[in-house]
Amino acid sequence: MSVYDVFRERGFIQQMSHEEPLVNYLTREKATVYVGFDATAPSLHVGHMLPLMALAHMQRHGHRPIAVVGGGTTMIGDPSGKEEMRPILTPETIEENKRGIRQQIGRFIDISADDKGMMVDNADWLLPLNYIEFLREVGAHFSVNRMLTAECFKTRLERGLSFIEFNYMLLQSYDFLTLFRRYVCRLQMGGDDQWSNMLSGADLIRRIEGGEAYVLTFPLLATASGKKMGKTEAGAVWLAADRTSPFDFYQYWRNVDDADVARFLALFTFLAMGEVRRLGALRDREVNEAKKVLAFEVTKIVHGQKAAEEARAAAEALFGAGQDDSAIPTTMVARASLEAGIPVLDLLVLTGLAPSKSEGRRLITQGGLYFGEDQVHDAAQVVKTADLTDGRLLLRKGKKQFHQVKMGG
RNA sequence: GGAGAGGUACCCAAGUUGGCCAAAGGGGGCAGACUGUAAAUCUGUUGUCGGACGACUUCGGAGGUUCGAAUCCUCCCCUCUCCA
Repeated sequence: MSVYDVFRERGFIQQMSHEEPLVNYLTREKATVYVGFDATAPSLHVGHMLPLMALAHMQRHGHRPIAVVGGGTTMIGDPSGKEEMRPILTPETIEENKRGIRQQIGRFIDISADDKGMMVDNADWLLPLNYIEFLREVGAHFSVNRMLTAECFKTRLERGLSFIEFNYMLLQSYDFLTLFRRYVCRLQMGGDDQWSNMLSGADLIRRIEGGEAYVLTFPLLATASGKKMGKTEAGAVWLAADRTSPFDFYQYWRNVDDADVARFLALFTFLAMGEVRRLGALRDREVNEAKKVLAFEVTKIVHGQKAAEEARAAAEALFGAGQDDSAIPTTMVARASLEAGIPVLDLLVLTGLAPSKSEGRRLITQGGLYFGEDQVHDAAQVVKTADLTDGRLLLRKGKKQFHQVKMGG
């Protein structure tokens, strides 16, 4: 079975160029494939997992994945699908972001040897570019007329597009060209919103090098309820443990819409399709089993076996019959301040369960805060040592947000 | 460069005969009910600080008029549309 079949079967493909030769490339040759990741934040989030999984599948099938960190392109900012221009990031910020991202990509693909997989930074070739030379070599091949008709600029042409962003497409195309030249990389993959950017790269390779290059896009995932994948109430679901704890990460997947379970199992786990289909067929109360598997498997990929087990144990402890709840997000509070007493409202803000005291007060007024099983009624309550059991206090906000406070030093 | 329109809270969007505006409505969020740690639905809530009828900061920015301004005036910044 080739990666292509795997992609087909698991739902990775939205559209592709040059179907025939591309399928051949993936079935008969050792392919070199790349996906770009912009360094707009210090961590990747759930929305990046689809391309990461795709790269991992590639590698498992003997192809060579290249993860391109967009140290250069991020200096420009991709306008695709955006309503407005993003703030231009400083080089320092980008540098910092790259560090976190590199490490996360490493969890999905093995880059220990160049013929297995690689991670490169397009800053290496984009930053030294000379403007005039670039215009002559690359710019000459781009028709503004055609660019203007590209889907990815559409919303921006209505609302405003600056020249800097308009150039993004050229840079991304140049990336593809460079990777083709350096590593004979013939395939670029990416989200479907990248279609025109990617396609123009393949075109560029053909025009300048006379080489053949292909493009494959992934579906843009929205949850069954139409929300953008990976965005929740609280913001993005990050892959970095210090931004989204493994427990919360696990919970995110544990709580996906019923209608998404089957699809997500196929896309975000490596479980055999037979198992995926079996789990995906579960209905009603039984889908919970499938969700548990989904949550565990995905957490395992991102945070490792141990963290996944802890998160699962914590979830069992809170919602089921389990005991081990050590993985619940925890805040340590000094013994001295507990002995003096801490107002609940301060505690809520401290633990991040409420962004402000006002919201904390509202929460309590509406009966949404619990200490263990006991509803908190008084917003003026002061938490003291006596409220802790075995040196800890379990806070619950609403039905399923937990946070424990432990007494320390 | 010229003409016009516009910048309101997380987002969209009302509000411009000055006070009744912490600012309608919708979305989103949060909580409650119902449930399966799901979805849908219904209810409440949604600037900050204080226990509360209170105080403070907010309507692009800086000044000004006024007892009082999101609402009037001046200058500035930004966006969009048309023209050059």
